[in-house]
Amino acid sequence: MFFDINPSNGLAIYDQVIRQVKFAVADGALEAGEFVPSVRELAKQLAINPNTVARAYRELQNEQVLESVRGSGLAVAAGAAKRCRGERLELIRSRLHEVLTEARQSQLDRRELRALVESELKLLDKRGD
Amino acid sequence: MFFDINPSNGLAIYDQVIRQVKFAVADGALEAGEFVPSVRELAKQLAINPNTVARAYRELQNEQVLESVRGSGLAVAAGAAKRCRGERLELIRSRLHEVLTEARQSQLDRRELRALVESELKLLDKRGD
Amino acid sequence: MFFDINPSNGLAIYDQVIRQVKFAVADGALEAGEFVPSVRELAKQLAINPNTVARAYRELQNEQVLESVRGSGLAVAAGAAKRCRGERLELIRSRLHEVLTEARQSQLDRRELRALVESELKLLDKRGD
Amino acid sequence: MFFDINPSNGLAIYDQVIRQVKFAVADGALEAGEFVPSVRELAKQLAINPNTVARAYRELQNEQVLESVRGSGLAVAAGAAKRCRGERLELIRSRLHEVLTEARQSQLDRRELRALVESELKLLDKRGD
DNA sequence: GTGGTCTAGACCACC
DNA sequence: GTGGTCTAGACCACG
Repeated sequence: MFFDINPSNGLAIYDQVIRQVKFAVADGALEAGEFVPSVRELAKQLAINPNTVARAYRELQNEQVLESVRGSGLAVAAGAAKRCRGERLELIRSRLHEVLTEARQSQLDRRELRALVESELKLLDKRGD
Repeated sequence: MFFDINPSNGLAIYDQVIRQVKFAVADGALEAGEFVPSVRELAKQLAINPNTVARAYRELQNEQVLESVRGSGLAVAAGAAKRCRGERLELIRSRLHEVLTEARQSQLDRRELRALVESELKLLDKRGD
Repeated sequence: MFFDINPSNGLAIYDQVIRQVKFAVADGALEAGEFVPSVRELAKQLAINPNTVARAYRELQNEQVLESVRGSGLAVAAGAAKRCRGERLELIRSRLHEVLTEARQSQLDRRELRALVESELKLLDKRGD
Repeated sequence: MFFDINPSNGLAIYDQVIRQVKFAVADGALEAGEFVPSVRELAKQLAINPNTVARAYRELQNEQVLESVRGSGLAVAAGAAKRCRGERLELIRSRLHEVLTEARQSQLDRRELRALVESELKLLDKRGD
C-alpha cells in the first residue's frame, strides 16, 4: 500500500495516517468513491492496532474526507480531493515553518541554513530518482 | 531573555528549552562559566512550570552542557560550546529531514517543494531583518 | 410502498422496518392474511440490503406478526392487528419519553420545551396535510 | 455530579456525555474557565471506561467547547456558552423531530399523538416538581 | 495529579 | 466481511 508509518517521528501514528490519506486523496491516488483499505486490513499492513486506524478514519469522516457506506466500508467523499489539495500545502508548510523558525532562532546563519536545506533537498532528489 | 517557547508546535516544552539552551551555548550567547537563570527565574520568564525547566536543566547536566556550582546555580560547562556547535546542525537537520521526507511522500512535486521552501525562507529573512 | 427508511436517524434499519410493518398492521394498511412484499422486492424498493429485510421479517415471525405460507411468502398473522395496535403506542411512547427526559435534563425550561414540541407538531401537521 | 448516563437509550455513551456537557455549558452550570471533572474522575462517577470519557472530551475540544490547560485539566472554553446555547435547541429538536415523524408515519392520528405528548409532558412536569 | 496515545480484545449492527 | 462502540490497562509528557 501507499502508506509509510514511522512510529517515532514526533507525529502521533493516527495523525500520520490522517495526513497520508489526505495526501493520497489530494494527489488523486485515492479517487472520490474509491474505498480505502478496511480498518483491519490497514492495521495489519501497517502493523498497528485497528483502533488507531479506526480513530484516524473517524476523524477523516468528521472532516468529510471519507464517508461510510453501510456494511461496505469507507469511501473517499465527493469533493474531498479539492479540499485535500487545498489543505496539503498548509499541512506541510506549517511543519516546515516550525522547523525553519527554530533553525533561525538557533542563530544559524542565513547562508548556513540555506546550505543545510539545499543539501537535504538534494539528498531527497537523489532518492526520488 | 533569549528563549521563545511555543506550547503547541509539537515539540515538548522541556525539549524546546533544552534545544534553545544548546543553541545559545553553540552560538556563544551563553559562554562557558556563565550562569543560566535559576529554575524559578526562567520558569517565570517563559511562563511555564518550574518542573519543566528543572527537567530540562537536569538533562542538560546529564549531557554535560551545564554543571552545578555548589551554592551558586548552574553554569555552562567548559567544552560545552564545542559539543553544542557540533550537535546544533544535527538537531536541526534531523527535524528538517523528517518534514522534507513527508513532503516528498505527499507527492508534492520537486519544484513545488522548492518553491514552498523558498517562500518560507524569504518570509523568515524578512522577519529576521 | 408505505415505508420510509432513514439510514441515519439513530434507529437501526432493520428496526425501522420492523416498526413500520407493525404500524401498518396496527393501522389496517396491512390486513390479516395479506402478503407482505418478498424480501428481495422490499429490499429493492427501500434500497437496502436483502439481509436486513430478511432479519426484520425473521423477528416479525418470532413475534407472530407475520407467518410463513408454504411456497407463497409471508402473510400477516391472524390476531396480529390487535397485538400491534397495543404495541404501537408503547413503541412510540418509549422513544418519546427518552427524548423528553433528555430535554428536561438539559434544563430546558418547561415553557420552552412545550413551545418546541408545539412547533414541531405544527410543522408535522402542515407536511401531513 | 450533574450527569446521568443511560447505557441503553439508543445514544452512544460518549455521545450522551458530549450532549450533557454541552447542555451544562449552555445552561451556565459550567462556566467559561471552569474545569470539568478529570477523565478518570468522571469515568469513576459514571461507572464507565476512562477512554469513553476521553473520547467525549476530545470531541468537545475539537468543537472548541473545552480547551486543555497543560497539566491541569480541561476547562470550558471562552465563548463556548454562546455556541452551546445555540446548539442545545437543535440537538433536542432533531431527536424530537425523528420521533414525531415516526409517530405520524405510523398513522397515529393527530389527536392521539397530541394526547400522547401531553401525557408524557405532564408526567415529566410531575417528576420535575 | 493531569490528558494523550496506543494496544488488545470484546460485542453489536449491517451487508 | 464491514465499521462502531466499549472496556481494560499500559506508557508517556507535563505540572
